[in-house]
Amino acid sequence: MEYTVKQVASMSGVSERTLRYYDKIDLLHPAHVGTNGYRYYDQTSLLRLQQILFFRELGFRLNEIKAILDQPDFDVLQALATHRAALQRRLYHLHDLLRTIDRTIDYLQGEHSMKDEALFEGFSPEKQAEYEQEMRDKYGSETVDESVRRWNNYSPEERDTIKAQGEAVFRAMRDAINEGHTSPAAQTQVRALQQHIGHFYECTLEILRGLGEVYVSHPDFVATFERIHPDLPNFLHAAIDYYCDQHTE
Amino acid sequence: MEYTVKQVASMSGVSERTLRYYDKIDLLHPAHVGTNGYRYYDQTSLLRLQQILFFRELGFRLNEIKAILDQPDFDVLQALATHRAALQRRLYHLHDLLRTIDRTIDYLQGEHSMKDEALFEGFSPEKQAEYEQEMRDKYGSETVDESVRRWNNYSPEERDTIKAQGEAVFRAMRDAINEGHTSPAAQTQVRALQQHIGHFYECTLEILRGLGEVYVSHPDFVATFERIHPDLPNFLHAAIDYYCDQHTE
DNA sequence: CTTGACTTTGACGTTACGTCAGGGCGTATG
DNA sequence: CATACGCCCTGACGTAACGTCAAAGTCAAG
Repeated sequence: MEYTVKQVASMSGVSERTLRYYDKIDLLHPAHVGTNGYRYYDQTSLLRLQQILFFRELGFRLNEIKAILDQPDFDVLQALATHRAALQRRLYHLHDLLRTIDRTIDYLQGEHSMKDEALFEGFSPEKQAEYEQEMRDKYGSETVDESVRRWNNYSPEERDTIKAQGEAVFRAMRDAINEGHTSPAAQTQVRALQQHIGHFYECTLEILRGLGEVYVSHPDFVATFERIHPDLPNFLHAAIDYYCDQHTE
Repeated sequence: MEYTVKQVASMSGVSERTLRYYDKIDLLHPAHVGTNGYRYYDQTSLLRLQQILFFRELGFRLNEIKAILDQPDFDVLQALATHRAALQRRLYHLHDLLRTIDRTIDYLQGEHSMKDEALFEGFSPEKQAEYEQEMRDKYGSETVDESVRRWNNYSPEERDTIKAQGEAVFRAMRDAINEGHTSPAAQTQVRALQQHIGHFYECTLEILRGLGEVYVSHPDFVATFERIHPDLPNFLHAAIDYYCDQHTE
């Protein structure tokens, strides 16, 4: 099946001008061009267009997108998985914005005070990373020592039990993933996680929240959890955040 | 408390250049300017900046934002509520994108076929409106006649019962709103809604889905449901969509 | 064979900034 | 007191990703 510019435009939602522009900058060529000069697109070009739109949605520039798509070892399936994770992150990011709205409304109605900085929570992505860095500095190194100390205090049998418990938690988490991060199943597992961590160091809500941040920012954690399930890092982050919110207010 | 450009920039995530630009185009003036020419922002200007960022996030152009914010009867609280609803819509929109990714992955792995058009579900907002229009044309006028005919066939007592049933459904929906649109409570109510509508005309899944679209696009419905709860239109849409997905595959 | 919808290629305009250059302000330090 | 250093200012030009015409060729239907 072949499509003209107009058809592709109406199908994908981009303008005809955009398609011609993408052709000109060598980002997306039609499958072939007729002797009359008309552009004809096939399914392969449509899939490429879909990729372009995903990257664009995620804020990439067109030349970056071109560079990525033109890599000889570019893997569509892997790219889609990455898009999925990124969009998932944006989803939680949207939740932050919604919370910021609610808190601003409450604040304007005089129900509580609010730091000026909190007016912008959920907007900037760079600030996000900054915040995560802070968290790691704050709760990372201090607690590592403590955790090693505690771990060494357990007997080998206890250690096995604890390890099994930890694995059970993350398996249960994975199973709860499509019930939503606010689901009772997920929340129960967050509590279990907090108890589990208690074996290593005192896990306050504040620390727990910090851990949630680390789980999506620290590559090691991300890699580990993604092997269990591609969305697990984001899911854990969201579930923990929600849990902490519930138990704070 | 007063802030300089740099402070506001780091706080809000926008660049210093952007702040100066917003000043120049009269979108956001600092609270006052020192004799040295320095810009100083206070909380009022921060709140205005927050508004600007919300509108910008939603795709408004700066001159449009200026026009809106400069309306003498502009109501911050109402605006925040509107932002909330719009962001909620975007949230469901993101879910569409995630679904499109999953379906594309499955398709590429040869697990099922896929219409070319389905590659782009969730991308364009204009197409969304187009689709909704189509839906209304398709299921709107045809079924209106039918519905009137059926309604007239009921006795006054029956009509009261049916009306009460309808109200009960939407009240229950409102109560289920924070349990998520996939929650059993919400899904039960979608089924109840389908049965309720059955009093007027045969409510197939296809029609039900069409109704879900109408609930967020037709101003009358939106207004009615928003009076019950500001998020109800979007919530209904999402819950119905999810319900139909579950019962289709 | 004409009409009207569709296509093409330029060329210029626009939005929302980024990125310098060139120069003042402010305060901590030698 | 000078000077260094970071922050502030104002132009001015550059850029990305198109939008918006204009002028002209193409194609299917009536």
